[in-house]
Amino acid sequence: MTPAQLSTTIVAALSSLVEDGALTLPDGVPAEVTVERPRQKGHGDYATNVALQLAKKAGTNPRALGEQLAERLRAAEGIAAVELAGPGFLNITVEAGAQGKVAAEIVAAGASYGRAETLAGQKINIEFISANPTGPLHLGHTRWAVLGDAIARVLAAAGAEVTREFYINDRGVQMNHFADSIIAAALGQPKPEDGYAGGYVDDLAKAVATASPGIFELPADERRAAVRAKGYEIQLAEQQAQLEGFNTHFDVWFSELSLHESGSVPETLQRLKDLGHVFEQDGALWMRTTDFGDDKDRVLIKSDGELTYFASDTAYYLDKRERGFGHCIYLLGADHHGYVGRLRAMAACVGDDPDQTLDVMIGQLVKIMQGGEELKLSKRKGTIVTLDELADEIGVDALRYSLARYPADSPLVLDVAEITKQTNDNPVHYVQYAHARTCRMVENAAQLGMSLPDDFDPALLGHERDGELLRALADYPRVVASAAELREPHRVARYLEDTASVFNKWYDTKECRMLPQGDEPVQPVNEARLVLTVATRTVIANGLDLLGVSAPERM
RNA sequence: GCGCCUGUAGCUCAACGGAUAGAGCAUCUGACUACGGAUCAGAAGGUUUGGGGUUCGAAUCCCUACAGGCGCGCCA
Repeated sequence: MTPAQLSTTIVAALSSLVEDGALTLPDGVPAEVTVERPRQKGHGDYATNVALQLAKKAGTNPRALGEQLAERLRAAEGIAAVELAGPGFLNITVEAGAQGKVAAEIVAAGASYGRAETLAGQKINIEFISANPTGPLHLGHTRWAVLGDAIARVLAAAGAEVTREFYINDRGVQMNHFADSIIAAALGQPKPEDGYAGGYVDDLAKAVATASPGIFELPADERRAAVRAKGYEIQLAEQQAQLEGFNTHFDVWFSELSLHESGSVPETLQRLKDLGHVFEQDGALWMRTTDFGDDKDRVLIKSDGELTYFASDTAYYLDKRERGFGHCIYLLGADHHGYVGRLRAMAACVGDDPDQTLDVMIGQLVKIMQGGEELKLSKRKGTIVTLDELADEIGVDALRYSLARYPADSPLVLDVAEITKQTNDNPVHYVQYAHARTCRMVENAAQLGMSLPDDFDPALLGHERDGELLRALADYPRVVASAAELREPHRVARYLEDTASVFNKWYDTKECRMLPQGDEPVQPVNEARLVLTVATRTVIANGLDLLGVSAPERM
C-alpha cells in the first residue's frame, strides 16, 4: 500500500463518516490527506495528522475525530492496526501483503516509476547560466548548471514539457572589450581598462590567430569586428563543450543579437508604447515599472540612443511567451536578485500576471575555500577555477551530486580539499554503491538460475526490514512530485541517501538474505526478495537520473 | 539608508506548521570463514542567534534586535 493509496482509503473513511451524519465538514471532504512515514519507530508504518487538521472545521476535538476515523479505518482493507496517539495523530500499520505488492508495481513500471502527469500540458521554459560569451564557465556557473538541469528533469518527470535555454549576451560593449583584450594579448600590449585579463585570453588570441591567419594585421576598425566574431565563436563553442562534458544539455541557445536583427526589440518597444507603460524623460525612454511594484523606473533607450539590456530582456520574455511557454523560470545568482522586481514588473507591463507566468529563482552563491581562505573567482584577475577543471578534479558525478543535494537558497561553502579528495566520504558514492550492489545481487541470482517470478505472495516480504524498504520505495513518486512542485531537486538526493541506507540495512539483515545460503534450494521467498532488489535498483537508478548522475553497475 | 537571502551539533548541511530537531565529516566503542565490509550496530555532541507574538502544536509563520552574504547606475 502506497501513501497515495492510503490517502484514498482515509478519504473514503471520512466520506463514510459524513454520509452517516457522524461528521460535518463545511468545506467538504478533502481530495487527499497527508500521509507520512513516521520518523519514530512505534508510530506505525504510516501516520496521518488529518484529525488535527480537520477537527476545528468539524467543530470537534482532534482526539474524538481521530477515534471515529480510526474505527472506520480498522475495518478497511489492507490495514492491520490503527492507533490514536498524542494530540490526535493516527498511527497506521499496514498488512504485510498489502505492502509487498509495491515491489512488483515498481519492477513493472521500470524507468517510468515515479513519473507523473501532474504537470501534463504545461509548457515550461527554464533559462539558466546565460553567461557572457567572453570567458570560460566557472564555479559560479556550475551550481546553476546542475540545479537548472536537475529542475528541468524533475519537471519533465512530473509531466511538463520543458525547454532548457541559454541566453547568449552577444551584444553590447563588453563584446568590444572582449575583442580589444584578445587583440592586446596577440600584440603583446597591456590589457585595456575594462578588459578581460585571464590567462585564457592569451590562449584565445592564439586560437584566433590559428583559425584566421593574418587577422591581427587587419586595419584597426576591421580587425576589431573580425576578432570579436572569431573570438566569440571560439569562446561560445568552448562553453558548449564544457556543458556537454558536464552532462548538461541545452535545447536552445538564444542569441540576444538575433532579437535586434529580427526586429523583435523595436516591436516590443512599440507594444509597450501602445500599452501606455513608457515615457520619455531627460532624453531617454523609460518603462514605468513602478506601476507594478518595482522600486524605480527602468531605462529602455539611453539618451545616447543605445538600447539597454532591459530592452532586450523584455523582447526576449515576449519571444518566449509567443513560443507558447506558459511558465518562464529564470534561475539567477544572488548577485542579480535586484532583477526580480523589474522582471515581474516588466511581465505585468506587457499584460501578464507574473504570479502565473514568471518564476524567478534566486540561487545563493557558492563560496570556495582553500587553505582557510576564500578563493576569489574573477575573470578579470585571471584566477579562474573553471567548470571543466572542477569536473576533472572531482568527477562529473561527484560534482553534480555535491551541488544538487543542497537547496538553491542555501549559501554554500565548499572546501577545495574536501570536495577534491577522492574518497568514499562523498554521499554520491554511498548511493551509487548501493545501486552497484543491487546489480551484483541480480547477477548472482541469475547465476543461480533465479528469475523474476510472474507472481509472488507479497506476504513473503513480511519482515520488518522488508517493510521499511518497501515503504521507502513507495515514497519515491511523492518525493519526485514535491521536488517538481517546489523546484527543489535536492529532495531527490536526500531521499536517495535515505533509501540507500535503508537498503543497506536490509541487505545486512540475516533474515532477509536474497540468495539461498550454501546449497539450499531457491525458495519462493528468495525470488520475492529478488523482486525487492530489482525494485530498489530501479528507484535508485531513476532518482540518480533526475539529478543527471550516472548509476554505475560496478564501481 | 533601503531591499533580498541566510543564521540549526566542533565543521558542512537537512528537516511540504507535526510527535523525542536529523544526516555526513571529525571523535569514541563494537561486528569481517561477507549476497562486494565502499557495509552495519552503538556512544557522544543542541536553549535551532537573542526577545516577543500567532495556535492544539513553531527551526519553520508574524514583529523586533543582533550577525553574515548579496544588491540598490541612462553598467553589462
